[in-house]
Amino acid sequence: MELPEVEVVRRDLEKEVVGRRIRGVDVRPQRNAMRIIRRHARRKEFADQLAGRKITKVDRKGKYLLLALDDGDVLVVHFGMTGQFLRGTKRQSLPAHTHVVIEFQQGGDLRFADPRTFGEMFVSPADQLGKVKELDHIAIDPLEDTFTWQEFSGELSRRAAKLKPLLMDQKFVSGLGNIYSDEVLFAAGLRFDRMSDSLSSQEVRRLYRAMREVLQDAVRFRGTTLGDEAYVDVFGKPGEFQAELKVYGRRGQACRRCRTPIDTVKLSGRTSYFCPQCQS
DNA sequence: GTTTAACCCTGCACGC
DNA sequence: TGCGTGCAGGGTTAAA
Repeated sequence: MELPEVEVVRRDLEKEVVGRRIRGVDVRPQRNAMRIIRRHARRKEFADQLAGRKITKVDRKGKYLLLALDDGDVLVVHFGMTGQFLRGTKRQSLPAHTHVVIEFQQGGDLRFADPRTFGEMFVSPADQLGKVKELDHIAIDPLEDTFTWQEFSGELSRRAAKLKPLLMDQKFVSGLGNIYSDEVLFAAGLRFDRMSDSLSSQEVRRLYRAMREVLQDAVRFRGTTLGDEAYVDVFGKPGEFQAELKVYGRRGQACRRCRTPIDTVKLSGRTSYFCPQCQS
C-alpha cells in the first residue's frame, strides 16, 4: 500500500472514526497478532492505552497513519504490503488474518487484518513520536504545498543515485513504492536508471509534475487494487486506478503511447516496468 | 554515500 | 491432483 491508498483510508477514517470513543480493543490470540503490535510487550499493554480514548483526528506521514487520541497519545499504523482497516459490526464474522479489533462505544468496530504481517500498529505519546526512528526520517510528502520543484531540484542534484530506488527511498520523498515510482517515471519520460544529478531543469520539472499528477489521480481513483495485493478501502471496496496504469504489471503489453512492448528489469530486488521507447 | 542481498510472511501461479 | 519453487513487496539491516 502506497501513498494514494493510505490517503484514501485516511479520508475514510476521518469520516468513520473521528469523534468516536473506543470501548475496548481485542488483540486476537493468534501468534501473528503479536507481530503486528511488535513494539508492545503484551496484548493488554497495547489495549489499555486505547480503551476509553476518543479519536480526535487522522493524519498521514508518508505511508504511516497517525490517529490522534484525546489523551495526547497517538495510534501509529503502517499497512506494509497487505494490511487493511475494515469497518464492521459485532454481527459480522472477522475476516481471515484479523489481528486487532477496535470496538467503539457507539457501536461498530474497526478491524485490522494483514496476511503477511508486514504491517504494524503501536501507541506512542505524541511528544515521543520524534524518537521513533522510522517516523522521524520520513521525508517531505510530495502532495504537500511546501514541496516545491526548486527544493526538489536541489535534493536531486545533491544525490548521485538511480532515480527509481531514490524515489522509493522514504528518506528522500515519502509515499512512493514500486507501483507509483514506475508510473511516475513513465509519466516523466525518464528511465529507472537515470542518475539523479544528471537531469536537466526541464527533466526535473517533468518529474516533479509527474509525481504530483500521478499521485493525485491515484487518490481520485481511490487507489490501485491488483490481484494478490488486494487493497480495499475501509468499506471493503477496491480502488480503480489499476485501469489507469501505464506500465506497472504490463510486461510484454503494448505501451499506451507508442505501442512498444513494456519491458521489465530487476533493480535491487524489485521489478521495474518501463517503456524502452518513451523513457530515456 | 550508494548499492546489494537477505530477512520477515503468506498466498498464488507455475511447471513437473 | 499434488508438490516444490519463485515471486510479490512494505521496510530494516548488514555487508560490499
